[in-house]
Amino acid sequence: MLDIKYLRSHLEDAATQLRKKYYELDIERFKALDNERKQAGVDSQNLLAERKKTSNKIGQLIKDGMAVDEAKKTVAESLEKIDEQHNVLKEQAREAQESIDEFMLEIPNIPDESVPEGKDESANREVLRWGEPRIFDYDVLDHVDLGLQKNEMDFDLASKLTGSRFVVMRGQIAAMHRALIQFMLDTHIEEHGYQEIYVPYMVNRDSLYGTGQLPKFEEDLFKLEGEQNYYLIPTAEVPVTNIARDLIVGNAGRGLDQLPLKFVCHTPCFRSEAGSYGRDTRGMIRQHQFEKVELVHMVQPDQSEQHLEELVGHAETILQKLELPYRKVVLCGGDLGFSACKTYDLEVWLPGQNAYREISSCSNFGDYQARRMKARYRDNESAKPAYLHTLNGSGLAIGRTLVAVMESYQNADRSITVPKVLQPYMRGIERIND
RNA sequence: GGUGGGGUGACUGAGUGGUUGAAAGUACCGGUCUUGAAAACCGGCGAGGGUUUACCCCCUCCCAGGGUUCGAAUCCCUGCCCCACCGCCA
Repeated sequence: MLDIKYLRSHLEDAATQLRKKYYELDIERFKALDNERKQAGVDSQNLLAERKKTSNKIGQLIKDGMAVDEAKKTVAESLEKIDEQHNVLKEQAREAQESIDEFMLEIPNIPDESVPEGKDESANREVLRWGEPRIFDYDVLDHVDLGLQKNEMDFDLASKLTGSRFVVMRGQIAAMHRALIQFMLDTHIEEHGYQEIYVPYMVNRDSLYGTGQLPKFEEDLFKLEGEQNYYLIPTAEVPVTNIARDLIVGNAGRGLDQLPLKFVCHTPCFRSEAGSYGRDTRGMIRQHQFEKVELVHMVQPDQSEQHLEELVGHAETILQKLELPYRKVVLCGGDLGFSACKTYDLEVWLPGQNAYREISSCSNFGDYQARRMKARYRDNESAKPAYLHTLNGSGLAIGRTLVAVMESYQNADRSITVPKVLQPYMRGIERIND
């Protein structure tokens, strides 16, 4: 959520900046809603103040020795009148507040100055290319055909068990999939200083409002039946970031003593993929369920820019250790997510598609999520609570990493070499699909 | 599922109808002392919103939502969550 005070004083400016995201801020509507809220609020408050004074008078009179009934009588009439008016105004104020709250929740975050202009992914700016896509002197298979060699990757079976966009993996493919998770976790914990954390895979609505999935993107989520209104998490970002919801970080007893906080968390992710019919229907690229190792930072506002660079660097380390060629792009305004102010995507080279495909998305959210979820820290200078900044990124998406490894490390005999760094996680096996 | 006990400020924890946004301690901030630090002592210190250049002032908030009352952190109802014990399941 944006700062309403900022919006009031920089309306035009905000509207201009939001246009970069192809969001048209309704200035007139905002002004109208804000005025309404202000007027109704002030009126209702003034009446309340009057009421309080009147009511306290009774207490004073009783203390001074007047009989209770008599004291009541002295103000009964005026109280009744006040109540009558107040009931109306209170309702007005409540409605006005609600309207502007709803309005505010649907305004996306303002993009960072460094975000390039542009409507869609074609305008994303490449900032780095790492590694050389391997040249093959034979026909490459994509991961689906490679997985088929020993029936260790089975989409038809998954479709029988559940439906489309799921996979069943067995044997060495499943082992490599699991090895990737362990490898990434260990790297981030041991080399990048992350705290490992395990969280629920279902969350309530408050959490989804906090990180910005709700109210606008409900259709992307799997909702559970039942009284609780629980949803399957679309990413670990939701439970992990919401750890700080309604908190002033710095309290003792929850292990959240000081910033920055850096969490690494492996979870499955569940996405309905509504609106992606026909896209990536083949293979493991776009599934309803996939594993991800997620990195989450919570930092002081003045450090978030630097932390974004650090975070994306941690994700890159994984690709480099796996020796997978990738490129790094800055998303343009139009491609930027709802809550983000700046995002780097890492795109890994997939020989089976002859293209770079997204494998990690690392974003700085500024105080946008923090304001929505009231996640604060105590500022040393002012000793006042202030909104912290949140960041997160995939480090990495497991399914897509498996795809990249299989395709890039394939051999002419259809076997797949196990990357050096993964071998310790696979009992030293050097080759699968043999 | 059953029974009982709870949810108060960053934390611990008092407070059962009257000007209490809330004792005390801890933490934090400022100061005295000190070569420096610690300790000790003194002072300050909840959050959000409105108005204001600012100060002042006003409103809201003691889990949430209703209710009783002139007046509620305090009484009543409902819900959520936590703790303990029992049962059941894993």
